[in-house]
Amino acid sequence: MTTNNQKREEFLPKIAQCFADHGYRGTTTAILSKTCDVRENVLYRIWPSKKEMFLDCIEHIYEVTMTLWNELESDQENGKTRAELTLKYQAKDHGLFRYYRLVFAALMEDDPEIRKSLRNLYRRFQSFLTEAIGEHRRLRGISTQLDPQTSAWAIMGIAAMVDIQRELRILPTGDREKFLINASMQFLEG
Amino acid sequence: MTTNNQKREEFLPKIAQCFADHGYRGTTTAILSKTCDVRENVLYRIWPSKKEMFLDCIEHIYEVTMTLWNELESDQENGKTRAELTLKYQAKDHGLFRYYRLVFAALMEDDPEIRKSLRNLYRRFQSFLTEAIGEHRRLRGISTQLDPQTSAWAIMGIAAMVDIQRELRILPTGDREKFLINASMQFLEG
DNA sequence: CTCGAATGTAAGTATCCACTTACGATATTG
DNA sequence: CAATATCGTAAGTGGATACTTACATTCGAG
Repeated sequence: MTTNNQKREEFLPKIAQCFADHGYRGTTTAILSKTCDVRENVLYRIWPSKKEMFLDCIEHIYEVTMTLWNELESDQENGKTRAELTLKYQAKDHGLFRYYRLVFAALMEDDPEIRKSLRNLYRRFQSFLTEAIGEHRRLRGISTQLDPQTSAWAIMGIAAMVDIQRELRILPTGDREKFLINASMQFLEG
Repeated sequence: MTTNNQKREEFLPKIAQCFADHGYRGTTTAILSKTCDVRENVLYRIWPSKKEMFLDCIEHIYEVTMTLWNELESDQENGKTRAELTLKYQAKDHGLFRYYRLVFAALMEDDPEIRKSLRNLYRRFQSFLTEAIGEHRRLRGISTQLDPQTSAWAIMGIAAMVDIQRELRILPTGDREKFLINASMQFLEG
């Protein structure tokens, strides 16, 4: 049993990458097993179905993202707020994982469990951002009529737009970064 | 030949609806033919492949959207600008067609032609919005350091966020409408 | 009316895909 | 060592799915 958990941890990032690369339907169990370098039935001994693998991946990207964002916090350089650091980090076009593609893929599936999982993901990201925005304004002594919740949703929308731009290669990388920062600042500062 | 064009016009909205409902992969030729109430090979006499149907659909939603937005303009009520009317219209949760789902579906396909088509779609929407924002500011005598291009992208991002919220039933309908208007105003007025 | 093209209907095909079964090898436990 | 559970490999299976073929019917031009 414990070895199953080991394997799960080993395979999950690879599987998430597959889903991000090929979408939900486009990711075949053949691709998954090849990527994990095992036979398909080995995967099916860990997860009961492809859908369950996918659900686990959604949780996985939440954890990875949170880990990254929290590491940023300890990097506290010259008095930047957590909100600023997170934004700056997101603006950087590392785009290693393209996990947002996994989100887009999830959006297109009608399944209620996938829906629920994705809704949770969004809500948690939004909570985090709301918190960070509130903190930022408190530290900076900013007062505005724009509530942090609204600002958080707006910034998430802008970030989604940047993901789409990157996906479609619509603007040069540098311009996208500037856009994310400039547009988000409008909401951070109020 | 001309009858093929008639059929094309007749089928296209139905096919677009299917793609919006089930995504690209999820839309089977069986579903399409049933929806159009013909046999599959009839569709294949009009389009050479499912992909080509999809590409036509992307163009279709552009035309439909533009038609709607342009009709709004002639409705000029009490001195509202085109930008305001369009925003107000988009905020209304008619969501009849859910055409944005077609966009999400397209985003997940790796195909270069689909990519290109989608990129064009976004660019044209953005041009339209940029124009409308410029006009709005001119009419209202607003001057701001936020250029209309950036503002247009940001508003599109906010609109995408609203689509996602609606898709995931994250906020009550009214709150989403208010969010779209409030957040967008931040960019319209600068 | 006649001939050829377009149309409608039905059946098929090759391929793919999620998931399963069979089975021998290996590790674990008592 | 013996009994048992876990493991890896290989081969399948039933059902979809995009696209095709065959063929009878209708229609329009000359």
